[in-house]
Amino acid sequence: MPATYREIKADILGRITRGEWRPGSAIPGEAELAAAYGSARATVNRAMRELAEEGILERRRKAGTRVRLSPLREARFAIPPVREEIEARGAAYGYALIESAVLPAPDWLCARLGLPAGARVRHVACLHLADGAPYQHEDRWISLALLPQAAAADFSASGPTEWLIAQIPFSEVEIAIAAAAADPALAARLGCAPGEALLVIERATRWNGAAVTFVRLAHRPGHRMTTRY
Amino acid sequence: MPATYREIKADILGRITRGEWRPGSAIPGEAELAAAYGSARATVNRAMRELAEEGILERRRKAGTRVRLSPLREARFAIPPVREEIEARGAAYGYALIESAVLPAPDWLCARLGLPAGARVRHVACLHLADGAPYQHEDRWISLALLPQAAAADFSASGPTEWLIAQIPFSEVEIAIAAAAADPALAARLGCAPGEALLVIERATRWNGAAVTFVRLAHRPGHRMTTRY
DNA sequence: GAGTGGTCTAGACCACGCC
DNA sequence: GCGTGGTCTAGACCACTCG
Repeated sequence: MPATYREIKADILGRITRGEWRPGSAIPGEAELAAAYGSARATVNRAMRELAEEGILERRRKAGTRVRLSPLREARFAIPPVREEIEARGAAYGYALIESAVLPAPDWLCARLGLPAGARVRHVACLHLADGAPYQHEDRWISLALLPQAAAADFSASGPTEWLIAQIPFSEVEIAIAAAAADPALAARLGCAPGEALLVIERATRWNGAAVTFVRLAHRPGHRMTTRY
Repeated sequence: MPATYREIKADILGRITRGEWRPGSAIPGEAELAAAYGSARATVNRAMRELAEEGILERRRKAGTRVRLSPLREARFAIPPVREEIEARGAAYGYALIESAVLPAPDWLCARLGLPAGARVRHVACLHLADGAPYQHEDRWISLALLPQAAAADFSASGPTEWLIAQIPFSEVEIAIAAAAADPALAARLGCAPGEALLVIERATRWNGAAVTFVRLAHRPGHRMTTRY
């Protein structure tokens, strides 16, 4: 009887699925299960810990472990670079720069990122294409206070995202997903009708608490983000 | 020097943030780091394993550990029961049943869930309210093949979600997020203008491979899903 | 106060994959 | 082949929290 932590995980999950251990009820403690599986407590611990991270179990010291009542589970969406996303669909990636300028940050951006009024930013609007058709519109704002070299960066051949990855090693990110109607300018760029519903992802990136960049990614109509669990 | 796995994690992250260990480059092996931190290899292993799960590091046997080039990171969105979501915003939860019927599954539903043509389903349309105002519209379909008791369930006082949680202990879920324009009927229910862009979440739930339920959740205009990492 | 999970250690064996 | 990560063990101490 090998009893790896994966097997123990699967077994626990099986008992829950089969209804042997019902939502809300307590399940045996680590020590007891370790004895039952004939394994070390650390092994059972890893199995149960991962199930708790996945939202299946709920653990509290002294109180023990129970099956979660409402599966407080979370959906995980991979947010790969657009290029990879497009190529993963078997389409050819294309890129087109639309607008590029250095200017004072608009008020809404200052509010969103906590920038001082009048802070200078690099603004870039560009389009990511799949087999030549518009796939995603990128509206990018980069703080020149933190990344002065962004003023001179050349975004005519490739997008700001790839450039940014090379500049900032690691960062804190805040993501929002919403639906928005296409305004006339955006509709023209994406090749859709004005007012069409678009899936929009906004991402604010900070580095050591200071705002680095903000991006608004608008997808072509009908775009879906999917995941399983 | 305690050197817990959290401290080691933070230290490794710090070295990456500070640029000491650059994206794409290899970092020392577990044994070497364990010696440097004065801790056991298992402790360093946990720190590095979690960083790899979070998409910061990339690990391969024999090849060693490197800092990921493009942070292949994923956004995690909590999908709590609507009631909790509304109450977490400090609003009073309200519920209203709109439609309820037992009928043969429409073609699109059969295709989506892999149901046989003409399979009977329970359909429920209802509204979740925050402080009396429409917050989310729920369009729910339940397979009577798997849950015959759904035909008689009473959804006049509380929604199908809570009822379902008690019926299905654990399940596989497929989630999709998209933007859609409000059709006239939906607009009337949500109290918005027809054609407005809505954030829509669709969830198909299976149990041992068989389709149990499908739900389409349409949020009031302006709704955002947010997360950090 | 006492029980349960959270974590660490020291040692070991193994499997995967570069070379 | 052989080095690196992946995992398991047996034992220990600790911290949180429930009763």
